[in-house]
Amino acid sequence: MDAEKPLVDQSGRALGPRAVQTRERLLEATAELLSKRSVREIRVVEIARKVGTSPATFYQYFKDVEEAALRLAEQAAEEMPALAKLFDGTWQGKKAIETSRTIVAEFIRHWDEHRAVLLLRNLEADEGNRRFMRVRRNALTPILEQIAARIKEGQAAGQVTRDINAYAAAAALASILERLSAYHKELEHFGVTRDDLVETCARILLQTVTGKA
Amino acid sequence: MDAEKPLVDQSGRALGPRAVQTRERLLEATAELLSKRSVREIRVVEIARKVGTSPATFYQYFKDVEEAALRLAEQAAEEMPALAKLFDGTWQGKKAIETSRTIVAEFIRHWDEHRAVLLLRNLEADEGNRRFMRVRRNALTPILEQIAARIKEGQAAGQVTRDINAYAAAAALASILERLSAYHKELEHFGVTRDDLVETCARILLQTVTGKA
DNA sequence: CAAAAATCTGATATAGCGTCAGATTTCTCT
DNA sequence: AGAGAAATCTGACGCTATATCAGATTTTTG
Repeated sequence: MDAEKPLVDQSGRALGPRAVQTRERLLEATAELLSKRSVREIRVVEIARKVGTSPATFYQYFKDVEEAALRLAEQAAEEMPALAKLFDGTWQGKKAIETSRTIVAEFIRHWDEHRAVLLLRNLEADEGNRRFMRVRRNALTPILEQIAARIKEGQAAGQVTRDINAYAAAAALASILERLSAYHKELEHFGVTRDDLVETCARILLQTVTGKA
Repeated sequence: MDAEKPLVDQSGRALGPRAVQTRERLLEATAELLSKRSVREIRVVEIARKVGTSPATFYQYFKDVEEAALRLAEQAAEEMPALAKLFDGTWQGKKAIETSRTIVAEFIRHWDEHRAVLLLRNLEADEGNRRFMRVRRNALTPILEQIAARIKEGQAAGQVTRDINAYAAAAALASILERLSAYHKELEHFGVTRDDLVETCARILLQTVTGKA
């Protein structure tokens, strides 16, 4: 399924086992720092120190911190196809809300796990950075396709109005999913718990996708 | 209505007219650069050069580029109360969809105008930067309150399910609104026009707020 | 185990940040 | 108008982090 992509250093040479491991540890350290502070505040020296190596080593594998972040975003994206599969569950009758809930909960879990990297990915993508746009598109396309497919089914069955565009609605729903984990702390100001959030989102998803109240 | 807040420089002294003008030009230059490249890539020297002054002058008025961005976010937030007022339009009968459409269109316009600054504001807020969190909360609260109020009306009238939490739903809808302009270019890949987007969002907003299909 | 390949790092030039003392401009008062 | 005061601006500089490269160190190979 996935061909072994050969990792290379900055000069294009393939990496041996030791190098692969060093690179991986640099990525882990970067992820950890990214979840603590903003990219701008991350010093390459610090990443290196965390791994017990020198800045020069970092530059052997990555052009800059941004490139390391890009690789992390690619790793996170690998979880998406599994997540998209959840849409294959039933959308008929009482079980439909459970399908919807599972998807929402899984999506939030994915975000909680990769929060810092995904936020950065989206910022860069929104700012027009092509490489991050590509990663985001690759990550979201399976989800968008699935939502859009369900909406089209709903429209074909006459349950969902044809005034909405399936892809636009899919993007809107994906936006909700993407932004929820980021908001959930602020929402506590309004007395909204995480469960409220999951349930509410699940209802909006279900309603928009199937037309059911 | 709004008391004149006295502007001050880094050492706390009030600004005279010349200084106010210089500060304003520095802010404009910052906004312009922010819309061209990422914060990380903005050099203070460059902002200064654009205004025909020196870096030291910039530091007279702002602690760093982030602070200038914060001030820009505060300026953008001043548009929100007017936007929130749009929710006072009718939500009864056929006109309801027009109210919804107007809100969505205005929100997107606001984002198109302040895109770079708002994206940065959200990234910083998501990363836990208190000052940006405050600005975002101040900006969004009027909108959230309005949406939540409509939903509660819908629930009281028995049109909207009580399984959803009004504030969570409001936040979800605000997320859609906030993220749409950022997406609209990528959505063209899927053949979604801006009008599709406005219409689809307006429908989701209407449906969630009033329970109407 | 010596030579070759792979990997790592000390040293460094380069560049932007942020500060401050003092220069320049504008204002005030007679 | 013009001297002194206040406001505003800037040149110069010390500091920190980036990013590179030649060469040192470690691992692999035959």
